[in-house]
Amino acid sequence: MTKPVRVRFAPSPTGPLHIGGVRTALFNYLFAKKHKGTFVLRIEDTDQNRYVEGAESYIVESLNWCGIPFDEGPGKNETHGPYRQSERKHLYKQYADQLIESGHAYYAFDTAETLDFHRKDHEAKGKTFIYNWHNRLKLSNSLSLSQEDVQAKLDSGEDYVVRFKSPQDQTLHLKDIIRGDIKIDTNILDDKVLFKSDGMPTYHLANIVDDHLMEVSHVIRGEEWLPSLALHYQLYDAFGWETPQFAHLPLILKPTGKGKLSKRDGDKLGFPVFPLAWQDPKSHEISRGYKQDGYFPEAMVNFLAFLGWNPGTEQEIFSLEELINAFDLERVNKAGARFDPDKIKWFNHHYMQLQNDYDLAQAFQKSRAELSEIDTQYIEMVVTLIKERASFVSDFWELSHFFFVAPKDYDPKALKKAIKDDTVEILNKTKQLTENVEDVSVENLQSSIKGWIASNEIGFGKVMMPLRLALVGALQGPDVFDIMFMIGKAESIRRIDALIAAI
RNA sequence: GUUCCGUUGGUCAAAUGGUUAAGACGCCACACUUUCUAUGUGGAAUUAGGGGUUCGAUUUCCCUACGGAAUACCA
Repeated sequence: MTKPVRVRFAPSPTGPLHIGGVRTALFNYLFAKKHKGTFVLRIEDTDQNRYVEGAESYIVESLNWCGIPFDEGPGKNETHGPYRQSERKHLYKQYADQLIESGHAYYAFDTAETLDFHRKDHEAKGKTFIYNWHNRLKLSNSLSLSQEDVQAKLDSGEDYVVRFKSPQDQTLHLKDIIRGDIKIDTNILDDKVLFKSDGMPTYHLANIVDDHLMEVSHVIRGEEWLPSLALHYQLYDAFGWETPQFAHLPLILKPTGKGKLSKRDGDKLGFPVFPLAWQDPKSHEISRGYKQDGYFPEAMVNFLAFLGWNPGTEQEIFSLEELINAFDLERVNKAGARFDPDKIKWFNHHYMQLQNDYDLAQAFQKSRAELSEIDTQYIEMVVTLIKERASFVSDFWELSHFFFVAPKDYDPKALKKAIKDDTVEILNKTKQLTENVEDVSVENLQSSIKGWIASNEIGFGKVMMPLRLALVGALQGPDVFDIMFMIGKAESIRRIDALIAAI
């Protein structure tokens, strides 16, 4: 571990970055920062058919919003670039050739139809078709054909792929930081395509070449890559390159049921699975995003960090800085983690309390047309009073509308609970007491009304509940005197009158 | 089907040969208070099943079950 730490996040731009991808990026980022290393972004766009317009900039914007920007990547500190595999296309052919020369790979001419036929045929017999040592000599490739035939095919421009020649009867010892040692029998491995007939490398080749050229020290990626690890190890060996260290992260699972988290789960249970909202360029379908749904990036990062990792202490609230300090790949779990929408909401509630009230007030004001004419300072004071109950800015209106608009009707249950025979009498007295307050402040309103209650030995609830009902329209909200002070004496009296009239 | 990875309360999870098996979310109850979706206190709830090793197993080993991933000229 004397080499500088360099890690990469290597998404393929086939759509918006999903929450699992964000978690992978986050762990890469934390590991890089912890070891004063470099976090590289590489775009794996070797499949031209699946390229989606705008996906790359979406990925960049998402990382930035989360506060985990890359150090090196497209358009940024390009010391090991280019960072799009499509722009590195010219690099890969020579490495494929190198493997053919060294006998680690070979040309294969089988058509997609032929292979498809074999697969279907095997499947029908309950077997699996594997292109490797046990049948490669029966197929069309440079191991089964004569040298002349091969050359003729190549010269005539026939389509070919380059396949890795997987060895027979070997046991591979793989190492994973999270999972420990893994043993693999090479006989079950297939001769994976390294180089496609369209002139592009497959993921496997491009990945190894780029990780080597970009001097990646640690490959931290999702568990779905674990089955490819054997191939990747062999590729490093074949090239004679030093193998980086690997860590395969557990998957993020659906909140209920089985399987990997998917967009559909979010739609069904009402939470986003993408950091930012995304509109599909073709279908124009819009997917909601954490940002637009009112989540704070700190909350999302904190939550995501705890999906598959924990510090082993009781601390759960972590700033990014603290996460960097505490993070350790050795403490990453092996088992997949279920996504819990309630928990991320709880984190958001926590981070809400840490936000600046004026900023929140501005966001609140922008979100409601009713507030456009109201002084932002007033809104800020309201926010201060109600935010402890809120998880999202979108909760604010429900919690605070009575600071801006008089109640139009009264909650029937609350009416039943608060209104007694003597309520009108008490409300009239409360109104009078309010009128009598000269210098309107929370303290003066309070001492006036509470003093009267105390000296007359009336039940608190008998006075306070109707008063609250008059002001709010329901039995909710912050301190009654805070509300009275905020809306003012005149408005308070108007609302008391309105309730008296309604009884 | 095959290969690999995994399995501690409903969920996230700590502990790794010896503890009453932490803590958090959620749930329930109670308290506080003028109300509450807040806060506080408390409660219910876990080692997948079977076998082996051991004085002792959540921890090690084996089997079974279950779950996941991979099995493409996709990444």
